[in-house]
Amino acid sequence: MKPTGPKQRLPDRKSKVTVREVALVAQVSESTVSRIMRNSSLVAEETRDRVMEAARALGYVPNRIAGSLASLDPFLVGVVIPSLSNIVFPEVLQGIQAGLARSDLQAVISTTDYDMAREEAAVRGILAWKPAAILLAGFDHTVATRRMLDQSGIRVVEMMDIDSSPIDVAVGTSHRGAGLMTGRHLIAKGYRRFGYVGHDWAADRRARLRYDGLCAALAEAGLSLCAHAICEGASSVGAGRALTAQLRSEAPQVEVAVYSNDDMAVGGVFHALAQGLRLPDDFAIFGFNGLDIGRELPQPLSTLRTNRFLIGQRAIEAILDQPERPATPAVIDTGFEIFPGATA
Amino acid sequence: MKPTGPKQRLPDRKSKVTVREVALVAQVSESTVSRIMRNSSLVAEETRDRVMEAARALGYVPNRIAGSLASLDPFLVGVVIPSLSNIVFPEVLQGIQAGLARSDLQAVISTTDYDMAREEAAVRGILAWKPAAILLAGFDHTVATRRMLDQSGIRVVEMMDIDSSPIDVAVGTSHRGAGLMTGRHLIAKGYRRFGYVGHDWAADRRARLRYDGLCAALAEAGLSLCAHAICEGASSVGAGRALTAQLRSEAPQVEVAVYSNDDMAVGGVFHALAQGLRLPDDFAIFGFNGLDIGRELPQPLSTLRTNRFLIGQRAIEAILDQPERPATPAVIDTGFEIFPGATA
DNA sequence: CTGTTAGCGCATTCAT
DNA sequence: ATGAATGCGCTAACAG
Repeated sequence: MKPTGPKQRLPDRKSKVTVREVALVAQVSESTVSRIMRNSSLVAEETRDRVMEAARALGYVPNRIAGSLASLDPFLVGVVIPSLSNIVFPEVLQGIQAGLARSDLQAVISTTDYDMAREEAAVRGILAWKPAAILLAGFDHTVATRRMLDQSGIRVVEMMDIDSSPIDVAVGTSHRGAGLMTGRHLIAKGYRRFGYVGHDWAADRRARLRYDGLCAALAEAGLSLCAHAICEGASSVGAGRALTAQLRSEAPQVEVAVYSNDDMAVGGVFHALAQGLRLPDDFAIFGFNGLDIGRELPQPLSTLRTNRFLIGQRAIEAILDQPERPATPAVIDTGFEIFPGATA
Repeated sequence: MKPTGPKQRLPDRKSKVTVREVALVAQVSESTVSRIMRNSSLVAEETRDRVMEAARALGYVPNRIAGSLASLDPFLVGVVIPSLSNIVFPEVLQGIQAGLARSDLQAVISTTDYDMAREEAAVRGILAWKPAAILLAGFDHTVATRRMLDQSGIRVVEMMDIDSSPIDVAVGTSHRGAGLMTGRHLIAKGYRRFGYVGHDWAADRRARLRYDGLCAALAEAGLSLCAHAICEGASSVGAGRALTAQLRSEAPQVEVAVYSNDDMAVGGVFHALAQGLRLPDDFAIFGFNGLDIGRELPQPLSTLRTNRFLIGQRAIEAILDQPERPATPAVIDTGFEIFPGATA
């Protein structure tokens, strides 16, 4: 096969139809076609019909790459997130999609696996498409990343938490505040002997912030954590279950365990169910995030709810409302709330 | 503010630095800069250093939009999926990201909310970026979508199931086969009185395929379903829990319920736990998908595992291995396997 | 190994 | 209301 003669330029990948072809068929100039395709300015009803007809007949699809080059209008927004396995990020993406629905921007998505070097590569790659904006998770970036972002002049949204000062705008909730609130809430409920079940802080700085907030709340009351169970890897139901078993055996006096998130906490509930523990009397469990699954447990999980969808949506709204980067950084707090549940 | 004189063209959004500036500083021609930025062909070590230095100093970021226009090389692959709330789609995306890691293509993602009209709009929008390929979920498309896809000449991957004939290539598993296997497995285990707990078929055609397969397996054994509990909306743990309660009260004789997926089945397990039912003796539960959560339940969920990550990864591999659309459609089966678990 | 010449497909002045 | 020119930033022949 491959019978193409030696002189052939392109393997005629597909007989491309451009404004040119449409213009020829419709007997108008290219600019007229361009105007019509973009419904800009005034065009005679009649010629419009003629052009649209020709376009349809030829199966014309405007080449937005060329369009974008010519007009210098961006058409992408870059989204760089650590992973897709943690359900919260797909939820943020949903909010982003929702926010984008009214614009004609498209989201390009890259994942980093919590690796700042990969984040840097992703950002570099995305900046080359001259996006309207770039959305990242958190504040931990390499200096090179930060410099690129800064110099690009485009809008930069750092999502999820608002516990550091943003490059441009941060959208999320205070994770330290969430930890603090969790601690105060549980203390108010009468708990005194606290345990902590968590996952890798190196990768998940926000979990660390919540932990710090929790400790601060305990300190306010003259208390401190009396046991920790922490694993190396990412959070998961399985890890939460195993660590709960470990915590229970190492520190049976613990009344309530605060978990790094709902995944871990659901694991704790499963352990309790399997052991026949009565929640919250024998052992109490408090999570973080307010995942759907927690609400459907035989006993709804006590947790602190955040709104990830809203984070994505607000992030997009922020950049749509104000396409130029403002002089001073801003913070958009999407809040959180205690969900009492029945496990603590 | 806004002191810009009336004659100023662009609000100097950012003093753009192009190949031109780099070339001037490095004392070479633009093409040399271009070659170096793309590490194409041979360049003298010395000039390369000079150019790289200039590029770095100026903070040059190649404009790939222009690059793509000039070279006619695509830089995007479009991904159109129904939603991000069903965990299986983020998993597919993970596979896509993994597959894409070695190429320099970027994924643009659109969601349709299971609406074929929105799918059509998404496809139209994405085709305008001249992507290398477009990845969709399933085979249900409007005729217009199908026509655009066809005419585009680019590679089209229909993901998730392989129960219909693809436009170009399908990657996934046979959902009818999965249903059939589920039925045979349970019959072999001795179950005779089957119930079905499911969600909206209008939106989820694959759930319907599994149902059909299940019915076929029952028919082989001279059996048929003796009860259904089906809800209107999307699948969820909550719906599964509620429908299980309904099924149990309406048809207490049912020995085993087959669920439309693991979300629903986990809801069933939660109902059973809350009611103190012994699984599988009092009531047996069988899911679909093999989600992580099912494995961590006090008793691991009996289910049928598919590999969503693999679907995304194979989809990308397929289009990377063979960038031109082949003459005849192909099917890539990613398979499935029974996970016995302890609930059926 | 490097510079020159032409576009890629479209949007945008500026005329008319 | 429409057409003719010019260029977005870069890559791709083709020389040399």
